[in-house]
Amino acid sequence: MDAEEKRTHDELIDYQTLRIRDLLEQILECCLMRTAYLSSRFGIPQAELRCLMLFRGERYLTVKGIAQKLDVAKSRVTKIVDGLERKHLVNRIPDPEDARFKLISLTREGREKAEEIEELNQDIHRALLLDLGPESRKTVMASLEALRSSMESVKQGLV
Amino acid sequence: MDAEEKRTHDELIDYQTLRIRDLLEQILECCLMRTAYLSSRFGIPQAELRCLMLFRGERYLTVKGIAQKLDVAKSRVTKIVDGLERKHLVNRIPDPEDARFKLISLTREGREKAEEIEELNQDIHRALLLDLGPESRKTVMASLEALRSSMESVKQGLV
DNA sequence: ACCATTGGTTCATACTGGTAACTATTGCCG
DNA sequence: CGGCAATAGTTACCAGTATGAACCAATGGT
Repeated sequence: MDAEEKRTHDELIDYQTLRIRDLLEQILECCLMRTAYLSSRFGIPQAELRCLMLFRGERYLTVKGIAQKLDVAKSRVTKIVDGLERKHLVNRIPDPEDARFKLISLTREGREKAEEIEELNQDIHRALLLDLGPESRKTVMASLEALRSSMESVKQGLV
Repeated sequence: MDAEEKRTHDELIDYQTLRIRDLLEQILECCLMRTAYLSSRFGIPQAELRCLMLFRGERYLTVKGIAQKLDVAKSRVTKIVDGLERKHLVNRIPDPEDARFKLISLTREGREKAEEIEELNQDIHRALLLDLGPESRKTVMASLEALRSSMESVKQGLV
């Protein structure tokens, strides 16, 4: 590659860099809109929604476990669970085997709500998939997979 | 398509729905990490960073204009600009032609900081692009474009 | 029996964002 | 020209997201 080629190559990279930045920004925006939509649609704050979703297939969770899964401080979880408890979506009971733990579980109401939210979220993603059309689906998924993996590796490089 | 084919087709869609949901979640996570990283790296809150970036190619901005571009309430902008002013990154001067307006502009320090941030952000996206590799780049960009457009159209359907 | 560990809560602090009420200035209309 | 509606920005208050430090209660080992 001679000097001339290298220059146009660099320009292409610069152009693509701006382009991918803008695309990601807009996609990010859409994702945030979706979570905000679910939140306002169900009248439940986003953090509480995320917490609710953790109970899929789990009967009991602890504050510590939730904190790890949501990647937030324990104290934050206390407040999130407070909110969910006020709305009668979860219960807190002491662990019969070790009174330090509190077992947090969904109430019947909570299970129903979680189900409902999950369903709507699925519907949205299904709509997205269908809108993409049968030909694009596979390439888009493969691209997202590649993107995800590259993002992770760039992330490692930042630390 | 007979009943049997339809069933497996639906199963495929369900599987892909879950998969795209997870992929988007992880990509979202990475994007949020990046903004948090820039914020902590420069010791400037995310909202203030976003505001700073609006000055590219603009000498003066108004509270109203910033509010529109950031899509937040005017009162929020007042606070964001307060923060930037405290850090001596922007100036507020009254518009000489209409005293209702205040003209907000970058200080020299602000211009330098904005430049620096912009550069790091570019670097990150360039690294991402390079990590994708020359063959993937074009398909990934095209996929993101398709995804963005489908997301917008799904969004319209939600309102 | 004591003490370090562990799980959870409380409190202070900071950032993001919204609404409503308020001030100040402008411009128009009677 | 005086008054009033519109406009720009600020202030005050509220809710949500998140952290870290200090703290309490229970456990478990020495």
